[in-house]
Amino acid sequence: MLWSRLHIPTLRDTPAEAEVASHQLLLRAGYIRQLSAGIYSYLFLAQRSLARIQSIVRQEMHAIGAQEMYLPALNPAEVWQESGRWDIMGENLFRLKDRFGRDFCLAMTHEEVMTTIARGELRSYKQLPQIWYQIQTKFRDEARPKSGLLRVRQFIMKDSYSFDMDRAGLDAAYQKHYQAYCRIFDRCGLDYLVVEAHSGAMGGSQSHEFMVASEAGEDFVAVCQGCGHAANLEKAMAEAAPPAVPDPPGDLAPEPFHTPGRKTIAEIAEFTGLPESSQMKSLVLVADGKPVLVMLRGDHQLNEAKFGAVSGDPEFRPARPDEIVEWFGAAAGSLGPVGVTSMPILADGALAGRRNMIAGANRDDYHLRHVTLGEDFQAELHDLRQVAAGDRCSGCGAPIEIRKTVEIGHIFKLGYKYSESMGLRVLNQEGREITPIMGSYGIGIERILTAAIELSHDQDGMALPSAIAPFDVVITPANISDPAQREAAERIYRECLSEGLDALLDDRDERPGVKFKDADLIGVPWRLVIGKKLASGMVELVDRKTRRTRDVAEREAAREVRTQKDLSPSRKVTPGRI
RNA sequence: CGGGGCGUGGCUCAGCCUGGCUAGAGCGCCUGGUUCGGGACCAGGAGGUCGGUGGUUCGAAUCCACUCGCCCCGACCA
Repeated sequence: MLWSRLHIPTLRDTPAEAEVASHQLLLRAGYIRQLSAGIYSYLFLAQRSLARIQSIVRQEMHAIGAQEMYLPALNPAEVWQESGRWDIMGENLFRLKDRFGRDFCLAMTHEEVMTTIARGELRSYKQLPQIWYQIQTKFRDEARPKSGLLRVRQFIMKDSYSFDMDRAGLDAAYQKHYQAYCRIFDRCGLDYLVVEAHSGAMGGSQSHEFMVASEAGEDFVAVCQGCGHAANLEKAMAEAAPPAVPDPPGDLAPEPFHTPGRKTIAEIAEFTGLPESSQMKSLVLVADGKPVLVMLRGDHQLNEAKFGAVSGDPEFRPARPDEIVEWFGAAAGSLGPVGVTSMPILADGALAGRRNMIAGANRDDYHLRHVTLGEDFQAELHDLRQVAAGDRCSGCGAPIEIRKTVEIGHIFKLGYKYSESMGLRVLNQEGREITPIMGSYGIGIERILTAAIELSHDQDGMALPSAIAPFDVVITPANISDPAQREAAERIYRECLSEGLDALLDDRDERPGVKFKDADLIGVPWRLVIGKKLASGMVELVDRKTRRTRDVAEREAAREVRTQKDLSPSRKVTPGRI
């Protein structure tokens, strides 16, 4: 295509509203324009790049036998009421009414509609298994859209759904998706992690997320630096690092001491000269309407997802100050487990085996020293704490690292939630009705582009992986008004096209600097510069990412780009199992 | 929803506190010319009524009230 005829509105200045790199560059490079908070128009370059991503996704989905469909984004309330999610989704679901006052919503995912199709069509075990998918626009009324395309209210998702007769079938469908996702992200040139994910309120049995490390991300992942095992922080388990100071030995009795005005763990640490890891942290939570005392090591944080699972109430809340005083006779800041009988006590595993620690005395401005779990109070032991950097991998013992990441894909064993609630039944071989088991699997299309930019950019712009760049190569005659350069550029351009490359000829009457800056900005992986060396039959091939430049013969130029493209990414060998 | 910031030509911003003549700059855009290997130079030109509404005042981009929108932090996030 000829650049002079295209609308590629690059900007010299970074728009003030953009903070993260991918957002700034998508705007500057003329990929996107904002329409409203979390709502973006995708201009020519973005559309090309997203189309390439979708094409890769389609190829790999077809490779596992998935069938593409296209479902309505506009859904009647009924199907969401049947699954129970009309109420559960709350404010995040865009809702509207039709002219007769009937309730509708804009779908944020499609378990309901897919299950509706399945229950209308599937009758026999002979029709299973099925994998159905679509690439379609989703709507979510995010409380706070942010960071350009990273968190938006309207976005494109590849979502697939599997229907199987039994768990073994679901396992196979899940496995297929796992491998297909690895191939997709490999082909897109991304460096990513596959992490164990929290099953959430969906009650599924297994879930993995595909994550790209980035400071712009919002999810935290615990990664073992030894064996590479990774899990979302919501789910991660590890051995706590040992306490900074060993416990006092012996069978000592709890002993109150005065701690005037010291309420926080940090204040007590400073006051006693003992580290936070020598203290117990007491949290009072209300789950299912009943109070629970949770004990953690002083330097540890509660993992809310874990407590939600243990308590059976993911909607638990912290106790109010007045409740705490009523139940403990002291305010938060002086609470402890000794003598508490009015509520269950849950203790995190990191307290097991510890002796003679410091805890609140349930009397304002007093703490106890020499408190030992199992002797001075009894508690139910659970894994309740958030894994922290420096913990040890429970598999191999190596240190754990915490990384900030962007989620690009998520696979999920749903189980029977939708097939059960929406009445999907088929006859098995014995002629008995059974409920098929389902899985659901998502990929955020724009997030692949965004993550790629976050991973690979510099001061001058994006350096996109060739598989997802809007063009493979840009041909830049340094001076378009030089007939020799112009003709050579056009010749090379045609040769690139016949090599099957997506080529862009920068035929604009601009100074070379302008063209170089624009080419760098929009992230085309290779650039062929036709300049003065043309006299000796040479042109320059520039690699956008490495900035490496070398001279190639004019006649070889197109073929050389083709060779480079064939050599590039499809990066690593993917892990073969889960 | 709580906290903070910001709305002035396409982009980046100045002016506002201490109201006052035709609202400024750089970039971009248009015309002509000179240029042509990392966002050129000269000359000429187009383009904004200062987010909106109401008020105070002889007079409002500037002060006051309300309101809309955008960004950031937090809450939230199958």
